[in-house]
Amino acid sequence: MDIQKMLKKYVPMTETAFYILLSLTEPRHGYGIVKHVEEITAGRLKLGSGTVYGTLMKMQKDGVITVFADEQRKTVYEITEAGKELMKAEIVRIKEVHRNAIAFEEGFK
Amino acid sequence: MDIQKMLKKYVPMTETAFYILLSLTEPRHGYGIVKHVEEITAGRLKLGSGTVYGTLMKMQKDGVITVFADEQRKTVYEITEAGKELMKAEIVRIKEVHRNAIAFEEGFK
DNA sequence: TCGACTATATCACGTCGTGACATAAAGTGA
DNA sequence: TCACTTTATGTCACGACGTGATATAGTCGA
Repeated sequence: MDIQKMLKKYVPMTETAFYILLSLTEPRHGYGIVKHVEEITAGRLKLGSGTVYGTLMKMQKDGVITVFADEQRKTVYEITEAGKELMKAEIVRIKEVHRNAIAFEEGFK
Repeated sequence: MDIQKMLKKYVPMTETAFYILLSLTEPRHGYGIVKHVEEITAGRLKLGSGTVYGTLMKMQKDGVITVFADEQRKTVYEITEAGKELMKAEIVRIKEVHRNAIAFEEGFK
């Protein structure tokens, strides 16, 4: 899968996919991602098991992440170079959304 | 529909829903929203007709937006007070995502 | 030993955005 | 006037997604 198709498929990214990839700046396993996301969103975002393992399998298939270590009860993943490209593009988009949110914020008061 | 259920249903908001509501700080009709979103995203986001009219109908049913004027070839909508509450909550969430994006940005270089 | 936590996986369900298709009025230039 | 483009709304099937229930099982402290 080339980078162009990947960008089209993954950007805009869902909030879930974004936080999963954000967590994989360091190698982590599924359950560790759930806890990490809960932490950096101050308990707001609690990922369902179906969401995490389903997303991880899809991302691995697409080459966005790769298996870092396969222990007996843990499968540890890390982000690939292609995954990093995706995140760079997604962060550009998030900045645009944020800019527009700030620009129009007054209209909702 | 009370505000708690509305928040649960609409936050996190999809990018599409966000930009549609953002456009309705001023009264606009469906096609006008499509053009406005294209404009403020520098051509990046081109909403499909199914997306716009489908979303507008759903939002009207839920009391997020209301009909401002019903001309012969245009149905003009505007955001309700409930819709504004939704957007305030969504903007808080966007700020959190943006904060985390900035915090982890170095990990993708 | 018993419950809580860790850890992974599957499945049905409802929701969402997309793009094709359809329809039609209004504007534009030849 | 004729053809083309733009404006404008609507429906539908499709694929993708997140959720939460269900299942299974190892670990750890009380």
